[in-house]
Amino acid sequence: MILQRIILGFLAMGPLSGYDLKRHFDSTVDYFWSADKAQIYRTLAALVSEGLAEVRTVPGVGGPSRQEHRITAAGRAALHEWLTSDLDQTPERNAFLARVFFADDLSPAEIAELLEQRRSAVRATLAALELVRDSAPAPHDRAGRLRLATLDNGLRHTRTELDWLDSLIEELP
Amino acid sequence: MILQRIILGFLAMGPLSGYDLKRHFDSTVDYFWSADKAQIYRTLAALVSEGLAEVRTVPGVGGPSRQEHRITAAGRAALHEWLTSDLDQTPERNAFLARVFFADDLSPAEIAELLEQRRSAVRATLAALELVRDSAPAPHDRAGRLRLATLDNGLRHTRTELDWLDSLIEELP
DNA sequence: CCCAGCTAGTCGACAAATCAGCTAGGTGTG
DNA sequence: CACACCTAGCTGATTTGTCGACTAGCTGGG
Repeated sequence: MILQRIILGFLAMGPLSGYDLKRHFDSTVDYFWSADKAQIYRTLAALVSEGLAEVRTVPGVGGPSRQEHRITAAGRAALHEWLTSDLDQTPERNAFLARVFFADDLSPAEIAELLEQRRSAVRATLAALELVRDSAPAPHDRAGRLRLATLDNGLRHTRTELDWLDSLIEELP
Repeated sequence: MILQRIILGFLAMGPLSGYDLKRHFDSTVDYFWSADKAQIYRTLAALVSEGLAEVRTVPGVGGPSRQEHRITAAGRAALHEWLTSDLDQTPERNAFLARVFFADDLSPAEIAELLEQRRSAVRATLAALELVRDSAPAPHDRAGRLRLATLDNGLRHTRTELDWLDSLIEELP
């Protein structure tokens, strides 16, 4: 599954604990992938049992000890194989569009409310992404440029969503 | 869950069988929600057991008989309640962006290949959506305008994705 | 008449994701 | 020193979603 590969991707940058991974997901890639911590720990266990990662207990410096996970050669091979395989088709899932699709059940005021709710949520997302972009250092290597590109993707789609909302709100009588 | 509400939305337009629903998902809302047929049938059973829909066996005209599902008053109320409730936050899941994020593991040629694969997939999506838009009749009521708006949303995001890909492919050395 | 193909529905097994709760070490504050 | 809070990890239960196979009725073509 894809979560396994994403975790391998993070481990390829350096050894990490489950806790570290959870923070990575919540802070850096949340706009394109999120993960529950229970699942992160189980996926790490699966990676180890498949020989794609290794664990090492590291005594905690000022805190509990950590289970540090390190990618193995087999893990790197699996990561590379995923990166070069045919694109996984992830099903689109957009609950908001589903609401709009069936929104004729609502009064004009209720529709307006629905769209406004969405607009403020999207504006918040936009502000958050802009903050990430502005506080990120200028990329100095290809890896950094690629990561910045994914952020740019998020920004562009967020702006597209906002534009669409604006024109829909204006168009609707 | 959301699938239940979406199915209620379809049932609100008229009675449907599980088979009908599967075709609706595959043809009209696939670009923002997809569903496995096994799950559609199970969700229909759940709707009936919760009193949100009713079944009726209709002898098939030229074919096997159908289990026609009809929304109940309670079902309409549940649908309306969902449409006016706080926005469900669906986790973003974009496996392609995940690949780009970790793509530094790849050679320039492999990255180019990854982006090209995506570009042709996105172009195909764009063509498919444009076909849907061009073959759809002009909306004559608000319900039609809302459904057309969701299609427009898909088109805009698809174009945004294409633009982003174009600029990334150009930018990368 | 056989078979392919469409309509229609069901089941079991499994994988993935989510939710809630639990243990436990360490730090800093009132 | 009690308490809140952060780090760190784990488990059970449940829900959702996916895959594959299977039954069955009817139609049209070769």
